[in-house]
Amino acid sequence: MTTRAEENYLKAILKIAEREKHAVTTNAISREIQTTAASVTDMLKRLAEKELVDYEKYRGVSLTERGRRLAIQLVRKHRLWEVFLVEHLEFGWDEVHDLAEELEHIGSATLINRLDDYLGNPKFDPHGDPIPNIDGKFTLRHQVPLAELTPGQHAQIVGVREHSTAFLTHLDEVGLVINSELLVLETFPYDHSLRIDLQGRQVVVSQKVARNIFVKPLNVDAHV
Amino acid sequence: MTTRAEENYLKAILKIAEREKHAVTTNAISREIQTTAASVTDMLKRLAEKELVDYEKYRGVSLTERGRRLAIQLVRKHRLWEVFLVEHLEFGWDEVHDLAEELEHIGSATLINRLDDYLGNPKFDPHGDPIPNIDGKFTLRHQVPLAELTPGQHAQIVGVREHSTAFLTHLDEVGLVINSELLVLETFPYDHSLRIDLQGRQVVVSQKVARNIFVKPLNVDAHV
DNA sequence: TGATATTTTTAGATCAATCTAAAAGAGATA
DNA sequence: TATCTCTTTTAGATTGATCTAAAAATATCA
Repeated sequence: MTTRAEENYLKAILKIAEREKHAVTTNAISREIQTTAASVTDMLKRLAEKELVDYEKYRGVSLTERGRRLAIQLVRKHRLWEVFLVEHLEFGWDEVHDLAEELEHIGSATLINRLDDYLGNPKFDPHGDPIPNIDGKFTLRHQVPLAELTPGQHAQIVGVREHSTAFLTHLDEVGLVINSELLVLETFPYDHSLRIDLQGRQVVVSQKVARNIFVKPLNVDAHV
Repeated sequence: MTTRAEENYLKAILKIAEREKHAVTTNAISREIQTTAASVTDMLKRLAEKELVDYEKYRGVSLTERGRRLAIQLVRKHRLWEVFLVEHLEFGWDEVHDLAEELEHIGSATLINRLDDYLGNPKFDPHGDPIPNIDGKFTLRHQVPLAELTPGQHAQIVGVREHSTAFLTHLDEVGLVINSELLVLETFPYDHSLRIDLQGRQVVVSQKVARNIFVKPLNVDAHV
């Protein structure tokens, strides 16, 4: 069995490993989990003991196959609960993270697989992040940052890079929500902002926001 | 904030207090929670410190108003999750206890109130136990043990006294499930068993089973 | 390369929750 | 009332998870 704390470390290690090429360092984990480096070292020893990570003093850490499977199952649980909270209990996409963080530790494979079926085996969570299936496989999808589009391109919003409440509520306010379609009208070289048509309304999007939104380009010509 | 362990003690104290008239003893709690008397004493001191219980050495313990409110909210959460698991995720009434035991510790008033609405504000859980409403009030209901009925009486099964998996799966096998209606045909003084008509089928029910099933007598004459 | 800065680990404490074994208190009864 | 039994509490240890402060290892760069 794994404890809640151990699970949180595994998830953190997976998250860091996904975004960085080099080995996962003690300090990176302490930043991610908001704890001291000393606590991380302690925990890494325990996780190595349980063969959930490969760890060598001063050399950083990586997940073992078992550790990786466990971490991915946690991600699966987290994202499925988020879908439930948003689709059935009417929570906003900006409100579900902390709750899912608690729910993900409930340990029953049956529960999560029934929940998956109940929700219709969704492939993406409310933020557009892929949900691993029962075997830990993620659905890949062609996506690019909104910031990379050029005038004339049509696209559909499919995800976000940032997950902070501040960012998500801002997107809600502006109407830049998952699944909405847009057309890039103009890009301003001066500050790299974009003017877009968002389902009939014209909106200006700053570079900061555009970099944190993922879109799927739509080939409009195909309809002609 | 209360920890998981503290919450489990509060629930145990409430449960014991409900079924016994005298003060809740250390030993009764240690039996209920499957722990040692020494651990219970320790925890009671901590709970008294937090003013969740009134505790005097060697004198037993009782919940304070705050402790009681907290314990009842836990019961509310537990039973609502059971409804969710049975009605939406297709779990059997004999399979949901342990899962609900974990889910009940997830602390968000909003979550549980949304869940309550989502489920249609049920008044009873899958075992027929009343679900406290948002203010902690239970819905009372006229119910008697099946063992107390006499020949000729019609009744509907509304609850169970025992919650063990063994008992519940036995009831499933025999068809003695919540909401089914029955008519007492005969009682056998020798072993206090009953012969009943259960929706067309004749079934003999032992005293042991009949004492652990709650029914609501139906006034059949009212239909004439 | 060697001094300095940064990262990581160790040493030693603390806290919650638990245990066993021993001591103390309460209740029952001869 | 004195004694025996059962219950409850205390004393002392252990485990997981965390901390701070100090020591050790590694990285940087003049």
